[in-house]
Parts: sequence; C-alpha cells; structure tokens
Amino acid sequence: MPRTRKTALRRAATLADVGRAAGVSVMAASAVINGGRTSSRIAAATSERILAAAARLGYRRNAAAHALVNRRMHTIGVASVLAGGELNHYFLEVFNGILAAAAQHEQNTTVFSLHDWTEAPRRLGRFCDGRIDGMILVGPPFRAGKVTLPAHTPFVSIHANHPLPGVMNIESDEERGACQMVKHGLELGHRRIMHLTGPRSDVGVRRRIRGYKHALAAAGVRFDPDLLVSAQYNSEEGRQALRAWLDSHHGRALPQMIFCGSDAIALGCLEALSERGLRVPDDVSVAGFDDTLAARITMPQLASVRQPLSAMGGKAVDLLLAQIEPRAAPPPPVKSLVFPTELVLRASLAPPPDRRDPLGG
Amino acid sequence: MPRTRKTALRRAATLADVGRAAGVSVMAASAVINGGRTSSRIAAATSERILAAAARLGYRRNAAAHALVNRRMHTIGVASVLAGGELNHYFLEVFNGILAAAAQHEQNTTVFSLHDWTEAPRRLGRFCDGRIDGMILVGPPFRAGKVTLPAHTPFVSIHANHPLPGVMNIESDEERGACQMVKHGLELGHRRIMHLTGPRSDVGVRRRIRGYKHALAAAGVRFDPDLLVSAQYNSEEGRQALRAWLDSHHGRALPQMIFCGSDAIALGCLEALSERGLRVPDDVSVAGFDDTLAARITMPQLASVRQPLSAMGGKAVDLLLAQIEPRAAPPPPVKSLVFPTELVLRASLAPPPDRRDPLGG
DNA sequence: CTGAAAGCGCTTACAG
DNA sequence: CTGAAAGCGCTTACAG
Repeated sequence: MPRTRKTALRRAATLADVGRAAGVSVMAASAVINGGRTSSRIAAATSERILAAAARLGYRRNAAAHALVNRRMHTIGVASVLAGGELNHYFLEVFNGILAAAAQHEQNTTVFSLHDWTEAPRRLGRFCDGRIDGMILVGPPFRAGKVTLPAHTPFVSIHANHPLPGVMNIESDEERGACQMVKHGLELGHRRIMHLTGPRSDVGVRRRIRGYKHALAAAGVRFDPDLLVSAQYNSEEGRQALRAWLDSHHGRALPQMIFCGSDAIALGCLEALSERGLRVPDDVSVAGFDDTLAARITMPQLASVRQPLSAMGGKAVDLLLAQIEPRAAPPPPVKSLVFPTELVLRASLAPPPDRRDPLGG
Repeated sequence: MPRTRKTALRRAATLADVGRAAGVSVMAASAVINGGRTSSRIAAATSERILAAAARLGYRRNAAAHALVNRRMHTIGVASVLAGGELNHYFLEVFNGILAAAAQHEQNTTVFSLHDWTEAPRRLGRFCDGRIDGMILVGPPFRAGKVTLPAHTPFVSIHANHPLPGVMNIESDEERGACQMVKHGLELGHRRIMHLTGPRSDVGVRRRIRGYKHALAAAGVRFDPDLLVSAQYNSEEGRQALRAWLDSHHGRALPQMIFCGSDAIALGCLEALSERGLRVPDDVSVAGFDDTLAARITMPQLASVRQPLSAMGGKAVDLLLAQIEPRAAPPPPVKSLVFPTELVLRASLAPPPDRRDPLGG
C-alpha cells in the first residue's frame, strides 16, 4: 500500500492507544512494552494481548516524552569546526570511531558543525538543552577562562588545546611521534630536515616541534630555524607555504626531507614538489602526521605518524557515557588520556640520494 | 570557578525557576523567553525582569519538553551504510551538504550508521520515535515492497535504487555523465575502453553501463563484454578486480583507458597499475565517477564525472523540511529530482600513446 | 497482578 | 496585560 499524504500525517500510536486496544491501563502497557524499573508483573495472557495490540498499531515509544521523564536522550553530540571547502580527514576518522562506539552503546550521534570556534561559546550552550546527554569537543582551542561550558552537561574533549576544567581530554603522544619520525629520517641519512607544521598557537604543533628539535639534538644536528615553517592545517596552505619557501630559497640547498605536521599539509607539499618537477622520494622525502586515509591514496604513499584517531573517538564515547551514567564504575580521576603514536613507513620516505647512489657524495 | 562534580549534577533551570525568580507565572516567562504564537503581551518592565532572571539562572528551554508539545525535534536523521574499514567519500560529500543546509535552517543532524541495509527495516523504524522530524536515506537499495517505512515520518532518498512510494528521490544524470566521459575518451583516440564499475544490481551502475554502451555505439566502436567488469564500490575491490583482469589477460592488449564507476574504484585501479609498473596516463588513462575529494589528491589527479553531491544533500534537506513543515508552499508533486552531471578533466586522462608519439602506431 | 495519581517542562487556548 | 487549567506521552512510586 503506497504511503499517501493522508497516512503520512497520521499521528503515531501512543501507550494510551495500545492500552485501549488491549483493554488495559496505560501503565500496564508501559510495563509490558517498555518494561521500566517498576516491580509490577503482568499476567502472561494480558502481556500477550498488549504486545499484540502494540504490534498491530505499530507502537513506538515517543522519544521526547521518554526523555522528559528519564532526562536521557540517548544521543551524544559532537562539536567541531568543519571548514566548508576541504574535507577534514582528521575529523572524519575521529568521527568514524565516535559513530561506531555510539552505535555499540545504542546511542545516537548528532553533529554540531561550527563555522568558527569563536561562535562556540554561544552555540554550544544552546545545544545543551536536553537534546543530547553529553558532548564531545574535537580540537577546542579556547582557554578555560574564555568559555563557560553548561554545567549540567558532561563534556569530553579530544586534542583540546588547553585543558578545560572538569573535562577529560584525550590526546596522543605527539612529541614522541614527531621525535621518532625525525629520528628515523636521520637514521636514513637525512640532515636537512624541514618541519612544515601547523599554527604555533596549537599546543599539538608545539609538541611536534619539541619532538623534532629533540631528535635533531640527540643526533647532534644543529636546529636551523629556516627549516621550521608554519602553515594552516590544510593542503592548500601546505602547498602555498612550501611554494613560498622554495621561491625565497631559489638556488640554495633543498631540504632532503620534509616532515609535515599533518597529512593534509603533506598532500600540499607533494603537489608543490610535483609542480617544480621534484620527485618524491628521489629528490626529496616527505612524511606526514595522522595517518589518515589521505596517506594511503597518494602516489607515492605517504609515510606518516599514526595517531589512533578512530580509537580515540571511541574512547571519548566511553568516557562520556561513564559520566552520563555513573552507575557501576565511577569516572576515572585522571584528567587526560594519552594514546601512543606509531611510525608508519611508506614509499614517500627513503634515504637521501647520496646514500642510495654509490656514485653520490 | 572549576566545574566540580557537584555543579555538574545540578539540574538545569526550568521556566518555573525563572518565573519564581522574577515573581511571575510560568507562562508569562514562557511568553517572554520562548515567545510562542500566543497573543499575550507582557509589560516591558515585567519582560525585562523575566529576561534578567533567565540570564542569571542560565535558563535554557528543555528540548524534550518542547518537542513533546510541538512534535518537532528540530533534528533530521541521515541513514546510510557506513562500512567500517574505508571512509566513504561519496557519503561524506553528501553529508557535508546535508550538514550545511541543516545548520542554515537551524536543524540538527543525527547520523544513523547502519552496518548493512538488511537491518534497516528493523532499525529505521526504531529511530522514527520523535527524536527526528524526518529522515534522509542515502543510497537505500531495497524495493518498495520489502520495507515499510514508518508512516508518521517524512522521508527523502538520495540515489535510491528503487523508487520508494511517497518518498521523493534525488539523483543525478548518471547515464549522460558516463556517456560524456566515454565520448571524450573516444575523441581523444581511445578505442579499448574498459568500464570497471559497481555491482550490477545497482540501478546507478546500470545507468552508467547504458551511457558507456551508448557512447561506444555512437562512435561505431563495438562493445566488448570482456572490457566490462564489476566490483564493489571501494578501492580494495577495485584494485583486486583490475589485478585479476590483468592476470587473466596476461600478454594480451591492455585497455587504453579505464573508466571507473566511482573514484574509489579508480583509486584501486591506480594502485593496481602502479604495482605493475604501468604509468598513468602514459600507458593507460583512468577516469573516475563522483569527483570526490579523492579525485584531487591522487597523483596524477583523476579525471571524473562530477555529481554535485553536496548540493544534492542540501536539496534533500530542503525537500524534507518542506514536508515536515508544509506551511507556505506545498511539497512539489514530482517524485524525483535529477541533477546534472559534469565532466571534470584532469591529468589521468590523456590521448593514447599512438596519438601523442609521432613515431607510434 | 493491576490501576488511579502525580509529575517531567513546556505550550496553547481560555478566563479574568 | 496576566494567570489558572489542561494536556503533550511517558514513568515512577503508591494503593488496592
């Protein structure tokens, strides 16, 4: 039977409808169908009658009414800045993990896409009105004092730039990841290693820079400020930053390896190098950070520092639900959770030409 | 002041709290703060007092209670199958458009990630319980008879495989897009054009095949069934399908061009060709379908048939909201909306070697 | 084993 | 201009 406009407007059946159809009270129906914590037990025959009526009427518990009583929407919110232009693989991998974990706990996920973190204080509050039970902030940049999060909603952050009071933060060991990658480059024989990274205001960027410098120092290679370049975290900016650098260093020595602060930036590098006719890894090695899907679909494939983004998203859901429903275990007392990073070596990273070519320097 | 466990558990202020604080009734507060359709007007002084009290208490209207009365959650659902392994760029671009349009209409978006469309009938119904006002189905494969959508929830589909009664479908002119791409390949001089596409059960796949055959016929090139290959819509399957074909056709003529049914499949092709040391476009040209982000980050960049996925997602939101709130304009009587496709030419598609090399064939 | 009552927080008529 | 009443659909004590 085709759905007509008329049936489309039909109201959904309520417990009252079911009770009437089965000849019982609303709450007998409630007890049987939605089986709350009430101790009341209904006779088997009655119960069957109620279930049959519910099935016949296509009864479905009204989420709003249920939420009003139980103060639980079974929905978690995810807020982040999703720039319009470029798909953000970093976010998408985190989101994937959130989605999977939420589904496993029978929770829905609603996305709050902010244009800009400056509007977050105003908008975030408006979302915390009962439509979600808790919220995950992905990459919030604000300082604790700048923003007051609604007190009645639990929050968890991922890669918060500053610790938010009362909000557990999930991060990864970026310093160690950066250090390992640069160390590996040094072991391959690279000496002029550029670090093309994100904005310096970002705490993650500063950690990566520390790791970079640490690895250089440990190998006795002097840090050259000229090889440390900042860009925004996207490929367009990455491309432009490298172009500009190449232009302003015309005729001088190229970096042997470019260690990028994100895979997106690394994509931009690959493009900029390709424009100049420079081959990767033959002329220059390139490495990224994050190990998103992007790293696997470039040619050559991109070496990267893997952050377990999907797992981090999943963990955020677990921690949030523990706060929302602190039944069994109390929420852990720690303020932040650090996931390990991991080196993923791929074709874009190889020894410098002089180590490969027996005729070379 | 740091959020402590105690404040975190504090209940949100209600209209009753605000009214009490301002010395007015609940509904005076309601009228001033949430300003419904009621004609009642409150004196300026009272109004200010109420607003001040609301601000002081950090009042926020409870979404569940509001939804219970108004039967509107201001949330739209998006359901699709999001395979765990690989990020699905097709979906993500559609989703991007949905998110933007929803935000513009002050609607939230909640994602229902199905593992499998076979579970859709059961799960979809459970979501239509008032937590969303309507739902967008992205790529539903089922036949009308197989599934009964909840009658009290409006639906819109994108790329439905079969028309769903009472559900407006948004699609793109895939046949024409495929035809144009193959025609362009033929004009470049290609004759052995492989079509490596999705599963034949998919109506979009059949349309692309029709376009492919149509272009061949128009150019007087005989259709060779050996050059029509099906795979699943992801790069892993695309790679394996092309590998298998190359293995089983060892020593025989390669295709001059491979027209893929999606960018994801094309990525797999690029990998498979690269494994064999075949260069794109020098040895083989490759084209994709969808023009997702993936097409722009391969090396070489991928020619593709652009579907305006983001715009299609946005349109789905508009159509859904028109059904949810049919105030001014009645929903258009059409059953489906077809967006135009567009050829996007990039470096992966070039004339065959014999047309470029003056010494060749 | 089953039902009448009260309430979750809000809004919409309807009286004053 | 302002408030008392009824109800949205459900659940949780509490009586029978």
